[in-house]
Amino acid sequence: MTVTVIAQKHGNTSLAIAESLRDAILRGDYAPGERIIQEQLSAKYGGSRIPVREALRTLESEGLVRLVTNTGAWVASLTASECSEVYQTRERIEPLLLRFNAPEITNDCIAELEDLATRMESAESVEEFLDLDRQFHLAMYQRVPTYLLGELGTRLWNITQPYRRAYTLLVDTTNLGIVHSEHHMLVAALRDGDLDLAEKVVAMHIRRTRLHLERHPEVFTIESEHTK
Amino acid sequence: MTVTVIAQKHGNTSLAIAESLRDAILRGDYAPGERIIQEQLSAKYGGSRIPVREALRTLESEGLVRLVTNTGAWVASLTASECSEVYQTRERIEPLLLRFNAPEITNDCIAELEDLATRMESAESVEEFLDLDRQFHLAMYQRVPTYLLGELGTRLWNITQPYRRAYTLLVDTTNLGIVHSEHHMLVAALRDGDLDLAEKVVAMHIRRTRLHLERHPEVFTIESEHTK
DNA sequence: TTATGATGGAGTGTATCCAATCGTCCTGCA
DNA sequence: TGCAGGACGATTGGATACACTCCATCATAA
Repeated sequence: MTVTVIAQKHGNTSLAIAESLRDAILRGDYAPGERIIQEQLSAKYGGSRIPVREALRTLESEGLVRLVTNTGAWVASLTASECSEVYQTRERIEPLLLRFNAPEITNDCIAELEDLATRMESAESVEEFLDLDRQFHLAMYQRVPTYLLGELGTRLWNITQPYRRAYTLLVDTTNLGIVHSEHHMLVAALRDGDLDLAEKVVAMHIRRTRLHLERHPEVFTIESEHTK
Repeated sequence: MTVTVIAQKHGNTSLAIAESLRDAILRGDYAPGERIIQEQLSAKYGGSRIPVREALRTLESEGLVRLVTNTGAWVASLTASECSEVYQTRERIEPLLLRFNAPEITNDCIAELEDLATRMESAESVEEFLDLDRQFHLAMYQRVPTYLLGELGTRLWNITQPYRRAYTLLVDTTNLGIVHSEHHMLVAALRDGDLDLAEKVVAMHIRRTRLHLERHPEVFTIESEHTK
């Protein structure tokens, strides 16, 4: 294992570890249900276990890690119904988030969204597709700094990332016709300045994805064997 | 200061501290913007700073505490517009939470809600009113264990607690006529099994409260002088 | 007076060490 | 063979000690 010294200044270590570990989980370096051992992480980052423990607390309350007292930490995993709940929550939250950001979604931004939607259509790998999809969302939702709504949207998005990946692998990136249509519909609604329609398209997009996921329970069996 | 030893078993300290501190903040023992000093807490609970720090991390991601690296921790405080954002989020979340819980809102539960709504009308102090109001919400929203929706609802509720208190003090508990009507309307909708209506009443209730709060910016000046 | 820089203390961040806990594995017994 | 109980090891939880950062204060000079 390579040692990746992360802390530059006194006082940033737990933050840096949290960020790095979050990225690793989102990248899929850790499978849902996989055990996390504090000492391994502290060795990896060249520090002590203290900042690791704080980072784990942070990620726990983001829903990416599950902590059990005196026992250990695991990468969070969702059942099908838990995932459905997260999607239903997103269905209510993201339209509002879009509404907050709407005033700052300029023509430049809309052009960028259009570009991303188009590039997604010709994505050559699942990872590329997922990356563009994430960029598309961020480009819409991070225009305006919010107190908690933006972060909440990101958290909900992150929690479901492994299953989004599994689902995309399942259906193949070239077979996402409706998804691409929805993206373009959304861009069109924004261009028309029809915010009500844009909200509805977002909700519809999330809702349809949820219903698809619910028809593929096999996506939720990707857990590691150490789930406990 | 009285020392309150909290930890019974090895491994529960940070959890217990988080709970105790959360309650204290919600009770109003700490004002928004008030500085929290790790050493004082660890002395109060008779432990070291380590579990205190983990508790603070937990409360930070619940939005009750703000941490600044190398500098310190403060009880979170909201501006008027941040509070408005939280209420707008609640307006979208709570109807969904109600929908999840609806199947378990039995006749017994409805009777309890009715009772709480009635007792609220004759509450003799702000604290009694706030307590009954909280019970009313919990009785509706904690019928069914959810993965994150219930906790999310509680978090949003908690974040706005100091301002709910300030507002209630402002208008006087006997002058909350519309609030009481809304509570009874909600109970009636639940009794009729009209879930769509119940959702709308909840949203309306939250929306109206938000608009009222927005007309009373003086509620948001209760911060401590050490806000920084 | 005001801006600038040095200094000290208060308080936070991290490493190290030890204690407590849990799960596993092994043994013994039915 | 199957199960109960105990010992061990791996790992987590917490206390102490020290390093570092920030900020308020004060002195100095323009």
